[in-house]
Amino acid sequence: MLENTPKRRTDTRQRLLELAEQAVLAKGFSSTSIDELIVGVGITKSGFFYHFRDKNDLARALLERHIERDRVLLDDIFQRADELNDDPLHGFLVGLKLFAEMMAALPEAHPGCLAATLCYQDQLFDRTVHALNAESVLAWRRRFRARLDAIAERYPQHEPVDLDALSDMIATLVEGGLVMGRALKDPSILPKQILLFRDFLRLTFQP
Amino acid sequence: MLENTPKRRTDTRQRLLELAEQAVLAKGFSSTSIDELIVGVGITKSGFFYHFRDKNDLARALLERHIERDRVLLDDIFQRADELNDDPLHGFLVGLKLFAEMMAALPEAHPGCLAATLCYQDQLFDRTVHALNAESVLAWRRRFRARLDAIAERYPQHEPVDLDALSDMIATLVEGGLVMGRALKDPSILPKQILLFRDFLRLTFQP
DNA sequence: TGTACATCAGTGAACGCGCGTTCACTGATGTAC
DNA sequence: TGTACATCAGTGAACGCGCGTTCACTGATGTAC
Repeated sequence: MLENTPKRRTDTRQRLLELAEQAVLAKGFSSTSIDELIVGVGITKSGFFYHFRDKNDLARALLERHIERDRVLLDDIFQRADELNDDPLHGFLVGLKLFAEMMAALPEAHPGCLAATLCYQDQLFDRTVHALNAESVLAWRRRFRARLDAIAERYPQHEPVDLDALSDMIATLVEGGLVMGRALKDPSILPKQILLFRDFLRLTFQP
Repeated sequence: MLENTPKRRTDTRQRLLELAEQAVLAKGFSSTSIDELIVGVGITKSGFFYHFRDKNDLARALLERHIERDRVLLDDIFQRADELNDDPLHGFLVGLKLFAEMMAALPEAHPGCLAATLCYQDQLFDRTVHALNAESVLAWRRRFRARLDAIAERYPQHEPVDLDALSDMIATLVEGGLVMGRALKDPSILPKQILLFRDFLRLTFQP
């Protein structure tokens, strides 16, 4: 039995967050009203303010949840890839393949990146939200940079590459790919871009 | 003297669009109020509705202007690059370099892509806006695809590449790069990604 | 050149609805003794 | 086991402001004859 778990928890807060995420991805944060959320989960407006101090607090909670999910998901994928492979380059290539497959398998489930939406409405939020957003991008950079360092050690590249920029390319393609996929209503764009990045990596590090 | 130019045009409409674009990029469309726009240009609310039928009409006009500007800008850059070079690959590489330099030179002027913002609030707009958005992405794809075809004809690649996906990679990196640049408040990310794409292109087509 | 009319680029007042937020209160569940 | 109190997860009513939109009207400029 777990300790320090508060009692009498309902799942209302989680349902609010779930509904809010869908709405924010579809319409943006400011056109997502508290009213529609409470109707969706079946509580009153004051009930919402029991769970969140104000609307900015909802944004922060949404972003925290989003970041944590992303982290768990990426950890899982690349750890699985590592178990299949000893070599850092081959492990990363396998991981990217798994990543692309997962993106392709989620037809509607991952229609956008919450960080990007909030990013494009950043004047609405306070410092803590901006800081969270920046930190999450840096976490992606560190994650992939560590792998690229290990690869570069074993496979000296002929032409020197900016490894930070190369790390950022993954997040960049994901964010951009989601935008493109939305604009064209074609979810296959993002996985294709990931696989192109994979090709790029192979060309860069393999002789 | 031009014919068919309507008389007595003021620049009020243009100033509304300019102000609206800045506001939309900072806060999103729905938190950009008509009030703040009319205060900014110094007219009354009814004056706004003389220029635009409703708020959706403003979105459409914003997007049309944005797309046209992008088109002119890209035409200009890649035509200049072509004049300097006969070979399609070298011409494209030069164009990408110019493109990256231009992105780096605009420190604050190009803080985001309007298409991406609207994309992330798409439930607010009607069909015509969605169609415009999709068409603009396809225009980018066609533009670069034509160049890649010319390159592929002269430089047969060892491994076959999906040329549509490769064309889309530019728009993807631009959209993603703008998101990343915003999140980290670092405008150098986008030009670096463009230059990485340039390296990728060289590796792909040069033996 | 003068006059009648049309169009342009707005004004001013009013509309009703929805929004985020506050505040005093409540019934059910958990905890200490 | 019973009782007193605390906390949890909300309710219900009210608030005031800002929002997009409509409608009748207007003065300045352009055009036809």
